[in-house]
Amino acid sequence: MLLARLAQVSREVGAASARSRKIALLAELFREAEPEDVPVVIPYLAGRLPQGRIGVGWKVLGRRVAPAAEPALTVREVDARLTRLGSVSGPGSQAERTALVGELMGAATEDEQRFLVGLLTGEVRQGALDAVAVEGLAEATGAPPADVRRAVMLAGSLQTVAGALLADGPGALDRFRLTVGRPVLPMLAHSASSVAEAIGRLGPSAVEEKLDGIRVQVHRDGDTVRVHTRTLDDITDRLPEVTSAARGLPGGRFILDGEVISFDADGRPRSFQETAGRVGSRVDVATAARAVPVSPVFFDALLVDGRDLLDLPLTERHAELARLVPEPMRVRRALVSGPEDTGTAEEFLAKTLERGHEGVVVKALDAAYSAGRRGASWLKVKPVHTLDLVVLAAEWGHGRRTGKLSNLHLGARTEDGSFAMLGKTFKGMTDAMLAWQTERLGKLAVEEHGWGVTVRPELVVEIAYDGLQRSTRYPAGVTLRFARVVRYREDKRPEEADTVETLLAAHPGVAP
DNA sequence: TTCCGACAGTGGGGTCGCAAT
DNA sequence: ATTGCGACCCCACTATCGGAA
Repeated sequence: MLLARLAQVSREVGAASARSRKIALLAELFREAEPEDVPVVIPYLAGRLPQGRIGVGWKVLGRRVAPAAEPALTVREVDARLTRLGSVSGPGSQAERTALVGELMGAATEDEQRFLVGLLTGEVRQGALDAVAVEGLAEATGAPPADVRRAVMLAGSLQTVAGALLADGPGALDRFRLTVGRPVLPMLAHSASSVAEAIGRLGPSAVEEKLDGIRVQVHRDGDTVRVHTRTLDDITDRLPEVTSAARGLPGGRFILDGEVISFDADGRPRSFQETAGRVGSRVDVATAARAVPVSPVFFDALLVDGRDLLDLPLTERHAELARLVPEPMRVRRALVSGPEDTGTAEEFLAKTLERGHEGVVVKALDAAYSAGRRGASWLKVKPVHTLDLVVLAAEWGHGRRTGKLSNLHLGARTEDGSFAMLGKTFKGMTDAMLAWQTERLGKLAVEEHGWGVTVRPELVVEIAYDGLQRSTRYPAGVTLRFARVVRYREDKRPEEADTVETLLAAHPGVAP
C-alpha cells in the first residue's frame, strides 16, 4: 500500500467532524490493507509509529525539503527506513539522522510530508488516535467493539490485536487474556473537587492515600519480576528495590498495581522531582539507589496465583492484595459507607496531607478494574491553591488555537515593584476567553515576536495550581505545578497581585 | 430532549542520557 | 564542561460527539 493513501485518509479523517465518519474512513482503509501492511497501517492511522519514538523531533525535521511530485513510497518501505533511522546512534548520529529524514522527506509528496511530520512528532491532529482506531478495526473485522477494546487493553498494544484479528477473525480475541509478564494498560482516575463530592458520586468507597511518585505495574512469575510504567515501558532494571520486594512476597505468580516513591530518613515522602529523578536514572542505578532509595506501595491486585481479578469488585481485589502484601507495603486507606460518613474521609484526607502526601483517591468499592480507561469510579481529590498573577506575555497557539494568543507568561510582584516570571499556562480557557484575551493582550502589546507578544504588565489573572516546585529556569527559583487559569480579575490592579514573598511563605521549604 | 462519559487536543515543568559544541 | 534535544515522567482543562437517561 502506498503511503499516499494513508496520508489521504488521514486528511479526510481530520476533516470529518463526526466520530462515526472517522471510524468508517479508518475501517475502509483497514479492509484495504494487505496482511503484511497491517502492522504498519494500523499504528500509523492511530497516529503512532510501531517503533515508538525514534529520536526525531522538531529540530531534526526543521529543514524544509522539496517534495516529490508523484507518490511512490510504500508503507513498508517507510517503515523500514524509520526502523533504520531509529537504530542510528553514536558520534555523528545527529547528522546521519538529519540526512536520513531529509532523504525520506525528499521522496514524499507534500501530502505525505505533512503526514510523516505528524507521525514523527506524535501530532497527527486528525481527531483520531487509539480509541477511534479501535472502533475502526472493530468495524472492519465485524468484531464487537467492546471485545476489541478489551483485547487491546489486555495486550497493551493495538497492533498486536489488529494482526491477530485480521489474520484469524473475531475468534482471535479470546487469545488475549490477562497474563503474568504481559503488561495491561492501568486504570486511571478522574478528578473531584472535594471528598464530599467524590463520595456523593460513588457511594460506599475506599479513600486511599495518593502518593506523588511513579505508577508501577509489577509482574512476578517465580523468580522473574518485571516492572512497568503507566505507558507500559519496562523499567525493571532501574528499580532493584521493587524486584527484591516482589520476590519477598509469599505469592509466586501475581500482578500488582501501585506507586513507587522515595521516603527520606524521617519517613516523609521526598518531592516528586527527587523520586522522578531517581526513577529516571538508568546509567548508574546503584549509586542513584543509595542516594535516593525508593519503595513500592501497592493499592491493587490484578492477578494472584494465576487468578484473573480484573472483573471482581475492588473489595475482593483488595482482600487478595491484603493477603499477599504486608501492611507497610500497601497504601493507607479508610472505608466510608456513604455521604453520611464524609467526616471520616475528611479526616483521612487531612492526615494524609499532614504526612506530606498529595491528596487522596476515592474508589467505589463495587467497581471492577477498568484497564486503560479513565473510569468514573476512581476520583482523585487534591488541595488546590490560587494566586492573582500578572500577564507578562502571551504566545500564539497552534492547531485549533491558531491565530489566538494562548499560552500566558505569568509574573508575581517582587519587592522592587517589578515582576518575576513564575511559569506559563494555556489551561482553563474557554474559546470565549481565548478570543477576549487575544484582543485585550493585543492592545497591551509592547513588542511583537515570532512566538507571540510581550505586554505591559497590567492584566491580573487568577491562577489555580497544585503546588510549588524548584526551578532553575525561572528567576525566583521556583515555578508553579499544573498552573491553570480560573478567571481574569479586571477588578484588580497589578499592584494588588500576589508577591513572590507571600508565595514562598505559603510553601515553606521549597525555595532553594 | 437533555445529560454525561469518553476522546482528542493543547500544551505546562522537570530530569535524564546522549551528542554536539 | 556546557548546551541543546528528545524521551518520558507527572498533569488540567475544554470542546465535541454520540449514546444513555
